[in-house]
Amino acid sequence: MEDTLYATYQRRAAVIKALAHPSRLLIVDELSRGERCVCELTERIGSDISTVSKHLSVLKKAGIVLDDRRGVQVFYRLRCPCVLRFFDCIEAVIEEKERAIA
Amino acid sequence: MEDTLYATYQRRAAVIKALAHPSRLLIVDELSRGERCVCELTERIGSDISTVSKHLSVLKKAGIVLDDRRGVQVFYRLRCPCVLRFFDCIEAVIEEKERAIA
DNA sequence: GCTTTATTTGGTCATATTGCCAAGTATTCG
DNA sequence: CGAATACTTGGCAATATGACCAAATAAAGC
Repeated sequence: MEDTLYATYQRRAAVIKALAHPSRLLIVDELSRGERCVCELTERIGSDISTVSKHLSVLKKAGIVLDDRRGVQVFYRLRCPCVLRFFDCIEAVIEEKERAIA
Repeated sequence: MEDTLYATYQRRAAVIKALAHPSRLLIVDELSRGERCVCELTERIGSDISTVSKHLSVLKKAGIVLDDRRGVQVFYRLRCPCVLRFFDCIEAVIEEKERAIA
């Protein structure tokens, strides 16, 4: 197995992994409508603010979101709206799967 | 938090999670060029065949691949080639990230 | 029926993820 | 400076994931 080839898959997997959580998908969806501060997202998600903050740091580390502190608040936004095309791909898989069951 | 809304994100996360592993991405990439039996994939990946088999069952459970036993071998193929559009989205995120560093 | 080849499944161990609470940091305002 | 607000980080317990080996299954051929 070529080392560099596998490294490519690892890099991709890291990004995908960052998206592989319902709360983080909710965050991305929410941010697709504009920037939001942590407390807005926390209210939306319903878990502890520390949990949300950690989810955001996962997304940030993966290069999916950017943060911007303005005063006491920290606003997050999508780094690259292209992640949204993602949802379409995923939904297509889900629909295909459901069609097979029906 | 609406229950049904969150359920949507959970369903999506389940599919994304199934893709969030370098070996499974390699499998998907390989299957994009046609069906493959487990031993072909195993050779490509380089881990134990039981490990590869488990990766395949993860992909199957998520609705990403289909299997077809022919004789002693089991051939896998992509259920929906749309997952491939995925890679483009991911690469775009990675490039965006690297551009920022440079 | 027994053997061989291909694959799946069960068990186990190491490691990673997730969520909450508590404590720490940053910024604003009085 | 001290208090309040917004957020992050550390720690910990519960759970999930991933890899291997060994054992079980499935189909083919003798």
